[in-house]
Amino acid sequence: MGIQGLLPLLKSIMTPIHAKEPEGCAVAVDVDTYSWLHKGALSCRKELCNGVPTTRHIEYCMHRVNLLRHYGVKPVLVFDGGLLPMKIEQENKRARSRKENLARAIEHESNGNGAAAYECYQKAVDITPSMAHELIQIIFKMDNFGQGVEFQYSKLQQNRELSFAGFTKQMVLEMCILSGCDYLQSLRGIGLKTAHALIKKFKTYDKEEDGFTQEVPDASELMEGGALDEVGRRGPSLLQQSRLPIHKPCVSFKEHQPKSPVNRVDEKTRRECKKPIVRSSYFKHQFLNETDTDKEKETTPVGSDPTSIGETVCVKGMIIKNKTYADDTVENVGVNSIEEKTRRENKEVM
DNA sequence: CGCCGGCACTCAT
DNA sequence: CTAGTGCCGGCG
Repeated sequence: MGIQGLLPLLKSIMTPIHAKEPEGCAVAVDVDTYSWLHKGALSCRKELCNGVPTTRHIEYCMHRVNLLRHYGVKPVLVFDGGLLPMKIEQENKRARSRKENLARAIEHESNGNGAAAYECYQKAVDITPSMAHELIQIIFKMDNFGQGVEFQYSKLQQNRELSFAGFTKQMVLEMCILSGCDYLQSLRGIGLKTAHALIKKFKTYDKEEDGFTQEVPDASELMEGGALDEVGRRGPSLLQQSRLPIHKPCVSFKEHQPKSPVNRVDEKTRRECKKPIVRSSYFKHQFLNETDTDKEKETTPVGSDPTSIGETVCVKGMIIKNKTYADDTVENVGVNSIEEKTRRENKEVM
């Protein structure tokens, strides 16, 4: 989940980029793996729903991973989706919906309506952690195409759609949060534009509070729920930072924030983050974010990661996964410093 | 008119 | 039912 409407407002600083472009810098790309799995699952939805063995969706993801690796880009696959108390209800609804759609699909099929059944199958597909696991086993492939979009936090000041002059990362983060995020109820009538204006004026969320006393509270609750994450973007530099030394385990990025409120504690949030990284022999050069990666990140912050804990995976050739708990992770790796900070900040915000 | 929010569509094959 | 985009209606 991202921040709705954010990308269009950053359009002026988003630039096309190809995986092979980075002229020379180590690259690391964050990808929302579940999103890939979902897309890949479209090609084998029926099989997945009926328990028929298939690896098409896994191959789809590997294809992309290998493509990036081919160009020397290290994809960091993030498996978001840990259990979050606040998300449980949502998850239950989805589970119910999937079940209903599966039943519907079967019925359509028995009635000879293959097309309708196919549609329902799509809605019944459940991307499970085990699939993520499968992806990690690997499999190999290779390919082409690697067009994406690059976002550099450093360009934020040059953004034309919306001025970020005087904005700190924290402010950007708070702006996103104010505008609403997934799994949380949004503040009525507050979209990105309004949130931007408010942050610009008050500099921080709290002061906003003043203005919107009532609303704010809600927001805070939301946040606590957990969800937000960092917005840290990574500029090139950042990227480099992280990267994982090759064999080392990676860091996870998303660790989750310390415990904030109650939720986190119990949560078992384990989200799995994994990042397979590819380390190809080649990567060398700068980072680039692929596709909206960055954006996603930004966006992501809010919605998903919050909880994350990271399990990290690294890869040598490909992967391994380990899970680590956030705290450790974070500390272990220096990598995410930025991100961490942001997260922390988030917490604070909350 | 600007902004917000809901809805439909795409996705892969 | 993931995230993103585009369109449309409502509201101030």
